[in-house]
Amino acid sequence: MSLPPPNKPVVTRFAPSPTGYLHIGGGRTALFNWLFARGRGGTFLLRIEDTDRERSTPEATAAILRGLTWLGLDWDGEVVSQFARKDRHADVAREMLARGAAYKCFCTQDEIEAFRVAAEAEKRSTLFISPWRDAGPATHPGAPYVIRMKAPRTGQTVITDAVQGTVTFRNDGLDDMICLRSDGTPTYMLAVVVDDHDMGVTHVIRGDDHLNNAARQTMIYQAMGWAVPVWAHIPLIHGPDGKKLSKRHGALGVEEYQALGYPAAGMCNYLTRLGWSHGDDEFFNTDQAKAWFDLPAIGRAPARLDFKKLEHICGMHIAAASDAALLHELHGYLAAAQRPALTETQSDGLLRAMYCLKDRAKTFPELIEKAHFVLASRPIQPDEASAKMLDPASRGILQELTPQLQTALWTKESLEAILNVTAAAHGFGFGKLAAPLRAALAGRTVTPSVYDMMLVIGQNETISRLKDAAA
RNA sequence: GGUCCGUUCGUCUAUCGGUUAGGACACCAGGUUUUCAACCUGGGAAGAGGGGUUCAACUCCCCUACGGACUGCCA
Repeated sequence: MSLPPPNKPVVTRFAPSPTGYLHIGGGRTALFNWLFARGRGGTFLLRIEDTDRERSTPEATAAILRGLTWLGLDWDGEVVSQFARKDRHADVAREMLARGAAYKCFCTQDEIEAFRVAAEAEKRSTLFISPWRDAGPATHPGAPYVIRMKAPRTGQTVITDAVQGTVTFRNDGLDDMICLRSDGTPTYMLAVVVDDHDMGVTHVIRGDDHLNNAARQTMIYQAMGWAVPVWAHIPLIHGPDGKKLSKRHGALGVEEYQALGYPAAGMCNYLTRLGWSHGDDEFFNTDQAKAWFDLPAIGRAPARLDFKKLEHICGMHIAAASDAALLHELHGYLAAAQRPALTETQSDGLLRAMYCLKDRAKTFPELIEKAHFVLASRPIQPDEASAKMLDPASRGILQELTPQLQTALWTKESLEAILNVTAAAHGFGFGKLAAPLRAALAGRTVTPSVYDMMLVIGQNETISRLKDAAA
């Protein structure tokens, strides 16, 4: 059922409303749509649902685009503005009127509200049935009206969902939804259907908060004689406590995750695997995800965000990425986190050190912390913990080491030999020697191995730093 | 209230009637070690509850409990 008809290419879309940042759940929805389309040589479209003029802002649209771009989700063609298509929506509403599939309702919002309050007080169904449903045109007053769908009152509407299976709704539980507001603008319910149809969308993959809407939207498709797309309602993401994701859970916007220093590939991997599975595969790249992704393998229960696992996956992606790609993404992270940009010298150093940095960091802040030895310049300012390693005795040893290093062959083997001999000469293990060395070289206690640091910064710089620390 | 959806280790999940219910993250213990990370070995840890159907149920059906969504001239 998730398979499109033969010869019909897949068309998916992501249709956020521009009222804020790109929510992490929205990012995942976009990712699923993108994966499904891209994995099948299909088309992935982007539509901004900006019909709510009060809440829609261009800033929000820009933020959504940035979030998608960061995740690497590229869309085909121009971004569609739903608002710009309002005339088309109104045309369809009138077409429904002409077909007898809709009717004009002259009830005011106050009247409807009064009905609802009364119904609730009497514990009756709050389902509003307009008295204008079967009224003839002759009785119509010259007053503002909305156009309501004339939904079937009997029988049932069945939707076939690629994730949820077959879901049946009794028609008498569905009201006559408003399609066109009294000001002539379309409601969401009408606009999505018209746009999805006009854009040729074959698969609607969206949050399962829309599952109920699918039934009513199906009615519009049927009223217009249009082919109903394949539905795929995916469960929403929850916070670690199982509750709906909200501010108190921390980062909500996709861009916040970038600012936190998670690599995009790791983010995509984690988000894809959250609520979807392909056997025991946990770690995969985008190409694999595109090849493997399919609708039936999406879980039906909401999944909780697990930052520990996100970090683990991200660590593996950092380790697997190329040095150049990592440096490039690091620049993006620094900008997103509003941290100072790297100088050219720092970038060069980082690139040379990347080999010993990338397999020991799970996030970019962590990587930068460990890269301090190559980012900082002399004199190295030791932090509190590493300053403790530079007691007088240790400084003496560093001093004694300097002449040996001056004549040393600058390879790991040779350095290893020198340091081991020195440590042994003082009657202690290499670890005892590494601590002050690390402090002198990096001014930090968390760094790559001392050999890697010496190799990366070179002989002259190493000796200078040791002298600085010994002084 | 009504309609609809969901429920396997702490978490993400595998299983699609027959398995000692598997993997990953996390956790615990041990090992390795030059800090952090990584790595190696081992360990504890699950089918919400109750009824059916069946030779056999985590898997199919029903009920209950719990969680969630929707119930706007928001999207």
